[in-house]
Amino acid sequence: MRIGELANKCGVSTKTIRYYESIELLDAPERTPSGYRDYDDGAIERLRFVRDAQATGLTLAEVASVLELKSAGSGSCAHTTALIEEHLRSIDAQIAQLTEARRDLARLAARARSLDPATCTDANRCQVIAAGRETS
Amino acid sequence: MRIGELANKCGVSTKTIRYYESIELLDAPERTPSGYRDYDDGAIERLRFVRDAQATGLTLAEVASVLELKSAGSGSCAHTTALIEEHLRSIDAQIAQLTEARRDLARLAARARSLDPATCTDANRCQVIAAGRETS
DNA sequence: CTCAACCTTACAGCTGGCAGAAAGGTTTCG
DNA sequence: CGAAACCTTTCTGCCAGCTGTAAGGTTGAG
Repeated sequence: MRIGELANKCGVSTKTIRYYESIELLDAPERTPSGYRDYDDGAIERLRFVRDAQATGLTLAEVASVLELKSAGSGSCAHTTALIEEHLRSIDAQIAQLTEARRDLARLAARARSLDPATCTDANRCQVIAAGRETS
Repeated sequence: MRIGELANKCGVSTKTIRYYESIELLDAPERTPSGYRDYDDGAIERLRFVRDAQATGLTLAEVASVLELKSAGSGSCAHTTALIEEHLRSIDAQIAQLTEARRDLARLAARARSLDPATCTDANRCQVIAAGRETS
């Protein structure tokens, strides 16, 4: 199977596949006599694994570390599980941060609606922003 | 005032100030005879505005668009308000997306804990990830 | 035989927000 | 007068995850 077919089957671009190979996320496949990449069916599994793992929010580096350990034979789901739980904490942190930003911003928006735009004339001092600074 | 003093007063690096000037977020200041940037007090206000606006989560490009409109004379807080509200929606979308990812990931983590690592032997098919795919 | 569709490599560029370093000129304090 | 601290410009690199482009070679159908 050539790269285009693999790409279609997995819903990625050929560029993405070459990129994954370049960062050693996918093994370099056999080549045809003319130099084309020639994949076997295992490549479909592996590429889908990568996309699924990525879809759960793991970075490509994290996916690579899972695959590396697994191919070394020492891998178990424990490593994957640890990564997932770490990522879970990371997501919680991101949500908390966004929620906080959202709260600040909502307060700002509420104040903005209550201000008279006509009184906002100084190019360097917008009441909306300044108000946010004072109340923070 | 030279660049270092301005940087100190606003809590940014001199690099950041030059960067802001390069992307036209700050006006190019006067120069001393020897070529040093020479800022007036208005620059402090403006730079602080930029940092405050950025702290609310606006990108530098958004901050620039607010400043541009304001300096054109047509600016009012309405533009800032619109940006803030748009950004608020963007944050909501991000939170929703993260929450969804978190839910998927948590389900995955729960299943991972219930699996026997010893049964996970195929390098290209991790039960944890595969389980996530099947249940999604 | 021709033409399109496919494939190859390698390099550049994109987002955002700077930081690091080179190689020099200026100012200020003691 | 000398050293330290400041300043200048320009170029490069960083994070992730690709995408675009150039300049060619290969394959398969009509």
